[in-house]
Amino acid sequence: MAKKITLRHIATHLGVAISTVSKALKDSDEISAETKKRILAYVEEVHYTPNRLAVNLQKQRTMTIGVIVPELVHHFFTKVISGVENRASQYGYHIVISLSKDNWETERQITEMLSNGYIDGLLVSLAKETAEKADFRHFTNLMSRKFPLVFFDRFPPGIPVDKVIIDDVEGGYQATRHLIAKDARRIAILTTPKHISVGFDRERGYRKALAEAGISIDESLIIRIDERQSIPAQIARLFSQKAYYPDAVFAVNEQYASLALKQAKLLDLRVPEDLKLVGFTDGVISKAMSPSLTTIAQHGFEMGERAMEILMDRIENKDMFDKQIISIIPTNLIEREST
Amino acid sequence: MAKKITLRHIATHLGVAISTVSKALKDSDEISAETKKRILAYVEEVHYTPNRLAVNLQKQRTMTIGVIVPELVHHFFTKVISGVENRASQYGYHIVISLSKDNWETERQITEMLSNGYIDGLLVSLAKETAEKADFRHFTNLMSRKFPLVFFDRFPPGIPVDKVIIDDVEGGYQATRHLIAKDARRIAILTTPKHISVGFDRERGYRKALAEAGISIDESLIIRIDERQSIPAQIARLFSQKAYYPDAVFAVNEQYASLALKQAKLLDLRVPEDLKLVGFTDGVISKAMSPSLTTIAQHGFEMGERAMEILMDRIENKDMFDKQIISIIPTNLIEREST
DNA sequence: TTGAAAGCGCTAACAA
DNA sequence: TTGTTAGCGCTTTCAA
Repeated sequence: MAKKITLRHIATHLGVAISTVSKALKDSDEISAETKKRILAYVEEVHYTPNRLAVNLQKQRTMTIGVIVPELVHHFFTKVISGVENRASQYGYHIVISLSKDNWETERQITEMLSNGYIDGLLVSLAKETAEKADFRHFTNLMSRKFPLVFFDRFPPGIPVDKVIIDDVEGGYQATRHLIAKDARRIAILTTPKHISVGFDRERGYRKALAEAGISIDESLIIRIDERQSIPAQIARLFSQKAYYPDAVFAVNEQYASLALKQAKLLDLRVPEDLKLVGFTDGVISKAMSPSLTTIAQHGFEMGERAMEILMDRIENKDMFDKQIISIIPTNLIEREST
Repeated sequence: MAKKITLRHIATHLGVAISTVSKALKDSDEISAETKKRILAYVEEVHYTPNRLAVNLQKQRTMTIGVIVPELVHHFFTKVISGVENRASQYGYHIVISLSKDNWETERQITEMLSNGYIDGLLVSLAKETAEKADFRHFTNLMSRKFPLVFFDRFPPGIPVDKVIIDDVEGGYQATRHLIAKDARRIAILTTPKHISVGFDRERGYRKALAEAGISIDESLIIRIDERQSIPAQIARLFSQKAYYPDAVFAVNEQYASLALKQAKLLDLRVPEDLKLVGFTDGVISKAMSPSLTTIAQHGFEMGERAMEILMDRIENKDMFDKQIISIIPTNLIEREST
C-alpha cells in the first residue's frame, strides 16, 4: 500500500507550514485567497484526505456510533439497525455495526475496541453467551466511566442500564389471548431456554393469559428449544401422540413459527382449522408464507430509532441526568391467515 | 462522560515513566517483576484499557476490515457478511459493517472515513446510485494509493478492480433452461433497470437460453422493475390480458419472486400447474413459502469467504502482484415445488 | 531496569 | 497573514 499523503507532505511541497495547510482546508479567513488557491489546487491534485484517526484522536469525538448485534440473519435486528441508522443520520452521525456472534469473548473484544476512541456511543443487543455467563464487566466498565451506552431488545439483567425493549410479557399475553379467543384450548408454546429474557417473558405472558382464562398449564405443551440440537425434532415432540395434539401453537420467534408450520404440513394438519399458529416477529417470512402468519409485531424500526434517541441524549447531556431510562415499545397483534 | 484513564495518569500516579507502564503492560522483560506487579495491580484496579485510536495511529495497523453494503434487508448480504466474518476471524481480524443505503454520497463519506485509518482493507458491494452516476472517484482514489479493496456482487464496471461475483449470465441461463425443460414457452422475466449489472446479466442468460431453444423473445414479457414505483402494479402488467398470460416467470431476486407468487394466488393461478416460477436468491423466504420456490442459489457465504481471502492476499502481499483478480462463484439451480 | 524523547497526523492557541 | 508549538495517547529507540 502506497504511503498516504499527509499535511506535512503538502506543507513541505508548497513551502508553507502544516498549520497553514490545515487552516486553508477549513477555509479559514486567516489565510489569503491566493495561498488557499495554491493549496487547494495541490490537495485536489494529489487527492488528499485527512487521516480520521489523527483527527478523532485530537478532537476526542468521532461522530460515529457503534451497534453490536448478535447476528444479522434475524430480520428483526436488521430492522432495528435501519431505525438506528435513520435517526443517526438525522443527527449527523455515522454508524458502524459489529457482530458478537452470540459469543462472550467476541462481544468483549468488540466492545473494548469500539469504545476506546472509535465511537462516541454504543448500542448493544446482548450476546446469548453473555446472558448465560452473566459476566457483564465489559459493560459495567463503560458505565463506570459514563460512556454513552444503550441496550435494545436483549440486555443484562439486574444492572441499571438504559434500554429500549418491547413488552414481551404483554406480547405473549396478546398472542395467547388471541388464540383463546379463537377457541383454542390446548395451546403449546415454542420458547427459548429460561436465561433468554425475551423468551422467558413471552412465556410469562402466555401463562398469565391461560391463568386468566382458567386453562390449566400443561407443562408438556411448553417446549424450550435448545438450539444446539435439531429444532424440528424438538418441535415434533408436540405431535408424538395424536390424542394429545395441541390445537394451537404460539412460537416466540419467526424461525420456530415457520418450522412449526412446516411440521403441521408434514402431518397434513390444516392451518388454521386443525392448528392455529401465532408467531412473534417483524420479519418478511410471516407475510410471504401461506397461510400467512398471525404475529405479534415487534416494531424493530421504532426500537432502533428510540435507542438512538436515548443514546443521543446521553451523548449530549453528558452526565446531567443519572437516572436510568427504560423505554418500552408497545407490541400489537397482526391477524393473518394462520388463525 | 468521565475522562478516560491514560498511560500518563497511571505513570504519574505510580511515579514511573509512561514508557515503563507501556512496557509493563506488554510484559516486556525490560521491566522488573516487582514493578510489573505494581503496575498491573493498579491497571486492574482502575480498569485501564488502551485508546485504540492512539495505538492504531502509532502502529498504522488496525486489524479490522470494513464492509460496506447497500442495505441489510436483503438476506443475501447478511450471508455474505457471515462469510466475511468467518474468514476474517480466522485471520485474527475484526469487521465493521456500514450501510450506503444505495446512496452515492453516503457511500463516499463512509468509504473515506473508514479507509483513512479505521481499517486495513475494504470490502464493498456498490450502491445503486453509484452505479447510475458512474462516479467512482472515491474508489479509484483508494486504488491509486493501492489501498486493499475488493468488491463483491455489485462492482463498478469498466475499471480493473478485484472482485468476486457470481456468474449471473449462467444463473439466468440455468433458470430459463429449467423452465424450458418444464415445457414453459411464454417465459416472462422480472428484472432490474439495465444499469444494475446483476439484473442485466441475468437477463442476458435468459435471452441466451431462449435463443438456443429457438423461442423468440417477446419484449412484452420483459418487465424492468422501477423500484420507485409500485412493484406489484408493474408485475400485474404481465397479467393484463388472459390470452397473453405467461406460463412461467423468472424473477431475478427473491422479492420479485415472492410478489409474483402473491400475484398468481390473487388470480387463482395454480403454481406450478398454470404458472411456473423460478427465483434468484440465497434467502430463507424461498424455502419457507408454499409452494416453496425453485431458485438459483447465490452462495453468499462462500462469496464472503472468498472476498475476504482475496482482500487478505492484498493486505499481506502488499503490492507484489498488480494483476486484477476476478473470482467467480458458480451458481446452481435448486428445484423445489414452484416448478 | 528505567526514563526521555521523537513521532504517528492532526488541531488550535499563541507568536511573529 | 503565516508559522511555531504544544498536545491528543500511544509505541519504540536510545540514553542513563
